Amino acid sequence: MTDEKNRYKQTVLLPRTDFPMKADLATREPARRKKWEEMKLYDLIRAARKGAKPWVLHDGPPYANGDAHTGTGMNKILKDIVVKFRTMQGFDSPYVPGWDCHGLPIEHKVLADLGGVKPPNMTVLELRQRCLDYAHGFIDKQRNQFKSTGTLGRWERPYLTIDPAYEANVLQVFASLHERGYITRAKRPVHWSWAAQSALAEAELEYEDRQDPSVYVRFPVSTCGKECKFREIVEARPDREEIWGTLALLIWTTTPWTLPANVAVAASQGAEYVLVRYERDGKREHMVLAQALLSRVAEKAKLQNVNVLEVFSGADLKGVGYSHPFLETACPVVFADYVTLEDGTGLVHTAPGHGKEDFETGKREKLPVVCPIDEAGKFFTGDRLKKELQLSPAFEDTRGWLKMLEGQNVLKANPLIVNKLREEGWLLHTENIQHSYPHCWRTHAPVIFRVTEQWFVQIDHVDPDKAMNPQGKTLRARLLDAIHATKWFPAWGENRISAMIENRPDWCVSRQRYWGIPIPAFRVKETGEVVLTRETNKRVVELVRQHGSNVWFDDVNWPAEKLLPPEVAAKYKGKTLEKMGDIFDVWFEAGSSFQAVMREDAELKDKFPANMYLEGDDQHRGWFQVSLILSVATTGVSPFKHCLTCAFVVDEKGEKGSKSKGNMWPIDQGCKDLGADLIRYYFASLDTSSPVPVTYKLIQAAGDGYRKVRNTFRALAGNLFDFDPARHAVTPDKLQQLDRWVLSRADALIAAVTAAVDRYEFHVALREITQFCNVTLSAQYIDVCKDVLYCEAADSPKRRSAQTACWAVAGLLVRMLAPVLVHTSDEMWEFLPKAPGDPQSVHLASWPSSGDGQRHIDLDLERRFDLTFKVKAEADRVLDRMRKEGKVGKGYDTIVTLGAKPDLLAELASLGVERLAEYFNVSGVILGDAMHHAAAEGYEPAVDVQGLFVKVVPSADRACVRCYRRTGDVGNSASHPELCGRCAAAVGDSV
RNA sequence: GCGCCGGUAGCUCAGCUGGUUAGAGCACACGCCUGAUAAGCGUGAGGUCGGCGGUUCGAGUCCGCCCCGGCGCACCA
Repeated sequence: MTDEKNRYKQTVLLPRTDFPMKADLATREPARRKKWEEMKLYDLIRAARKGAKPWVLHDGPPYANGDAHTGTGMNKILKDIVVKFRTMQGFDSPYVPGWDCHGLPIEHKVLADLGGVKPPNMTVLELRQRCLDYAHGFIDKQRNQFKSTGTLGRWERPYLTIDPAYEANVLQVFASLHERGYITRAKRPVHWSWAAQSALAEAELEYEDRQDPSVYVRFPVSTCGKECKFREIVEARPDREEIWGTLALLIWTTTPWTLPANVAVAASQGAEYVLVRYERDGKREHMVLAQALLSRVAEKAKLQNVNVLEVFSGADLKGVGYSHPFLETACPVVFADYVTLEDGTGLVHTAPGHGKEDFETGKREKLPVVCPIDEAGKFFTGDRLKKELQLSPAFEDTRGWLKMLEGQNVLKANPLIVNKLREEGWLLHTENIQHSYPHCWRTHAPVIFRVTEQWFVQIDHVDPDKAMNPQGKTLRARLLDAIHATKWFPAWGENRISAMIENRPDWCVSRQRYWGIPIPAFRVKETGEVVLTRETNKRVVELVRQHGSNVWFDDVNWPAEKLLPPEVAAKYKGKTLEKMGDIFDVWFEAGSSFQAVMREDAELKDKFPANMYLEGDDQHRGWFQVSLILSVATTGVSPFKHCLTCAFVVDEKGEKGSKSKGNMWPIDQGCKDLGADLIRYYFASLDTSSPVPVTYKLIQAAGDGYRKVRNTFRALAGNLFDFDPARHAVTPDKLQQLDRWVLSRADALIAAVTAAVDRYEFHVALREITQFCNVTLSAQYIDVCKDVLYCEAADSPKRRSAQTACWAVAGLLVRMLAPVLVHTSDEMWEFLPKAPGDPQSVHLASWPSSGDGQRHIDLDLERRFDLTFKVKAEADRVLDRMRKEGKVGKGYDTIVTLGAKPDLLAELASLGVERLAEYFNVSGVILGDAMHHAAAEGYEPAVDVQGLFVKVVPSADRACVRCYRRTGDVGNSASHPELCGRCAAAVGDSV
């Protein structure tokens, strides 16, 4: 028997392939990437798609600092998946990566290495050179890290925001905005980071919890105007003398350091206010506050004998004046509609120098703007302090307030002010409160509001250009139109960014730093006049294009007069023009990439607007928004057609990745340890629109899916060792029905996967593929057609038909996996028999489309196979029980008898009764009649198929030693007495 | 405080416009095979579909309220 087996073993066509089962990604991936570099795969792809319809994903520049960690790595991987998919679809889809190279983080790092501040003997140019070197170092580092993910692109020629050409384009965008009237220079309160010593934009703020003193302060009422209702109310009382003597407005604030800048108290016209008498520390006092807040305040401050003397409307306070409690200036009560009765006292401390709403109120009421804080967040000193506080020169600091404040940091000033207020009796109550407060995103220091003169992009400006803005809409309105015309993935992105645009203030684009692109404005030293014209812009753009933005900082070689066009220089003859010191918000630079890259790069300039921007969803506030603003203002359209966002990566506990927590690792380290393809597979397998947990353990767990796909392919490829599509492929009409069925399923798979990827739902696509590999291929198709592939004669029509299907399925699987498993699929490609004209790399191949070649969807066939496999499951259930009872072993040792209603049996029989045994992996299937078999011995009812009864019995026939089946005709062949008829014929006289 | 998204088997998730016993993969248990073999196949157990109430002949699926998690906006004086 054993000899017989050995005799025939060699005639069985077992799968053969060198495609390894073990992926060994750690060593194979780098080798493959090296190969791609040597063959210049990216260039080959570009050449192959030259002239095709463009589809461009424009890269958002990561910041050239630190490691590329898992989050940035995921971003690059998702981009690469999209680009590879579009490329395979036949689009010309170049990928030009970029880096954001200017800005505070680098400047900070460089300064920190220098001891915190710029050494006095170091020139700005020298400092900038250090920043430049620093940036370049990280570009090289990150480039290698990104490349380790298998991402293809124009890595050797990325775009950098420090390139002179890029810088010139940023200035060009600014010049265009200026020409169109969007730019203004104005004194306004801006978010100011005293730690970074610079203004900040909305996108540079992070809200963090912090504790601040909450103080209730008495502002003594001094004068009341002639027409003042409140005055009449008090005057009408017999105890008016006593009231006037100790009367105060009660205000509330959580920023005591802004009290020196107080110039008014704002009340609500409509609210009810009260005049209250109370006792505190045994003293009787009077105050005014909102009625609704009295009880809370009285309780907090533990006031005694509280008596409401009068109730009146807020409007009655018109004309009331008070004396600043320590600066003794005369200040008015004003009205503002933002005064609410939720917190505080209903009387709002108003400091136009330190608050946006206060500033607006101040503007309306013509209040002075007081801002005694310098750029480092400290009170000015000496006469400067007096001047900024707008005190009269005669003011004598007899109580020591100015002395106390001089040079104090705002936060340190808080307790000092509170203490002195208490000492002097102005403080009614204080406590600490926890609230969230804006912080500088880089230094994490709390931000303050500070009035300064800055450059702004006016969001409500109406562009006069009729061609671009025919309806005369504001930029804000046009931005909202552009947002609506853009497709957002996921869809809620549209609401999110619309809400931001609807509410956002003008964009403060100036920063008071060194490492950036200068705002090209000049100032007349003698008069303070600011000079910024079309001509000066043009000249500076040109010079920066030629020499880089250093011209602005190089006073030796590039004094102001050399940067000025001759006619402007002539106009100001006799006066001194100097370069102003502001640079651009880095967001302005990154936001100009649509111009500097998409509209200028030789390879991309005809492809604007980009088809896609793809970044983390925090970029709604950041890059997407600034890019939209700048593009819509200067070109009239959104710079992107699709906007896809992904969420942050988190650790297993759902916490954001951060270096300090140690839950982040460089992406190249992960690729080395786990395999880039496995990481890519992991990212593609889940919904990246909600937070993505990333740990080694989770990614390793995804290896199960990866291995299944790999092994399924290996099985297909292994059965194609003697298959040459050109010679052996079977025409569609000659395909066996099982093969037609799998190809029909494959076609449906293509449709589903393509639709999912088109919506950028990679996890849906991958799930479809995994499911297909697990169920359709591994458990159903391959398991069934093994017999044909192994045991039929090599060149038999049945076997060639199966091989044709395996080949087609393997081919489309490999292609559909290519965008995700960039290395593995390319490796698979090498083991796949090629048709004439197939490219050398899968990345040069095209995406499969349904209806290609032999495939077409046959729903009728699918329905019948569905039923067949469903019934097979019923037989398996019975078979399994019998196995556990020790009655049978493998399926081929059994005969299955099915009893059912005639229509069900007819449906089953329609695929061919003789085929059912094959599909069931048993030696025989007999179709009976339910009416007779239902109650008969040995039959049991099916669980999931109504009206079906199943009986499984061991077969009495001999097993063929070659194919193990018991077909009843074993021994019929004289030359092969141990074989069944089929095998005897297949073997012939070969052995 | 306002808004958005999510809460379905131990884990990761599917469940479209409401319709028969809620699915898949992994993990687990039990078997088979040893001709995909550091593979393959089969069977099984496991879920009050976050909670409560409502609409409906019928709800995981629609509505309301609540709880939990994530995020965004406003955070004000």
